[in-house]
Amino acid sequence: MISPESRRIVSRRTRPAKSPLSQEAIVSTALELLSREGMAGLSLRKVAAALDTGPASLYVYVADLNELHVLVLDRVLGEVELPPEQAGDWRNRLKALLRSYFGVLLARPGLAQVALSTIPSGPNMMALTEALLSLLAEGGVDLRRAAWAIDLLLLQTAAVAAEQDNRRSQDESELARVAEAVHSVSAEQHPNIHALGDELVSGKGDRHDWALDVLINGVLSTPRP
Amino acid sequence: MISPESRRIVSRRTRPAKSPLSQEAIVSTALELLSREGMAGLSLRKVAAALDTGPASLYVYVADLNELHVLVLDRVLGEVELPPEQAGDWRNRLKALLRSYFGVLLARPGLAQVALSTIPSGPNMMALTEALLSLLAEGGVDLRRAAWAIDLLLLQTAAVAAEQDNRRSQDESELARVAEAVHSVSAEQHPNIHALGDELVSGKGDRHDWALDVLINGVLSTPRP
DNA sequence: ACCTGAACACCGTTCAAGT
DNA sequence: ACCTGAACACCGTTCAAGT
Repeated sequence: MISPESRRIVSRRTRPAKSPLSQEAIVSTALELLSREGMAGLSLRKVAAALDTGPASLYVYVADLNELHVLVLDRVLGEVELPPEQAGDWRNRLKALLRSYFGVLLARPGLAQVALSTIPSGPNMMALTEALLSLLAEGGVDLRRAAWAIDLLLLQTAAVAAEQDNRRSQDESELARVAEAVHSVSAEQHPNIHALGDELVSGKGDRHDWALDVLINGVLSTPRP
Repeated sequence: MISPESRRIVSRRTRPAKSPLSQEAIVSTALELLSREGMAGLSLRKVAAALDTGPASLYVYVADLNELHVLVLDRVLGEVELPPEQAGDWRNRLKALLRSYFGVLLARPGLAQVALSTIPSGPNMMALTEALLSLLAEGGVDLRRAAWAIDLLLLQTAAVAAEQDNRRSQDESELARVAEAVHSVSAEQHPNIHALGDELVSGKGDRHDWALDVLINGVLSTPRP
């Protein structure tokens, strides 16, 4: 009988560079590809190729592409920084937490889209959820309202991240098309759009902070029906 | 020289069922496929097949898949109902307008995702934008703040629609996985999640109205920095 | 100018066959 | 139990050749 140790040594000698397949290795490789190539790199075939195997081999560890998305997302959510209690009042800590979530989603191209199209349930998402709930509770929001509020806050943050990521990856001609459409409306047809002009298309970068204040103020002043 | 009329008659006789290719015909066909098959039906190859031609033929009228998305989205936005002035105060009309937008996005599976990943600039989007701006102006929101607010309102509405569409198209096992994750946390680890339980995963359907009030209240009480 | 067939470079997923 | 090659049923896009 061959012990596990000797088996490992033999396999190391014959194929020194190839680590054994595992869900963890698959997720790590997928994350590397996502960081380098964006959403386009996050394919089962590319992950398999990077691990020097065929795509069929991955199905032992991962049910389908959607499960890979869920796993990659939760892995990355481990990078979200939960603010310490000394970091200010609950509102500032809440905003810091959501800004960290925002930054993590924007750090990899395409990740925000993944966050919008999957329903994560991993341990890191649970930790983030719990932290948000307890910050809102500290702010005097009752728990049932907080449950609805964190959905709103997480969804809005992911959506803004996805929008900015789109803008980043789209060529300039797309943005020029929008700007042209806005400028070509007449004052009679659409007076408000005409009056705003560039204000409607430019400077989308620094609105997230304002958006967070809008949401927090709104949550504080709007009880559940 | 052959007049357009005689040319049309000849072409009718030889190929009675096949309408001539045009951007309009392509968008209509794409919309039919989207309604029937969802996002999976919205492919250039399927549109071409439905029009009885090869995929290469479409590139005369449409630059790429993204442009088709933009065109389909703006076509559908024509169905959004702009509320008449008699329909109540500005707040109720604003909510009615966004609910109409919400309903249009949800009427076709996958359309909300399209709305989140494209930057529309067609005439129907302009009309919707103008209507939102003028309703907010009526509510006393200054125009510069309104410009930021409508981004927030449109993005949130599309994101909630996309989330509900996801939920609808995903199999129940996905939702069961989330519910299981929530129920399996201990009271010591995550007391707030534990206390909420099902409240966190169920009844996501009727929150959009509350979300709209949160956003409107937030916008009213949060000036631009 | 418009249309087409064929090709290129990809996808996710399944399945029978191997170890 | 795990891995694999090969196949199936798709994609978007390009290009040379036709009309």
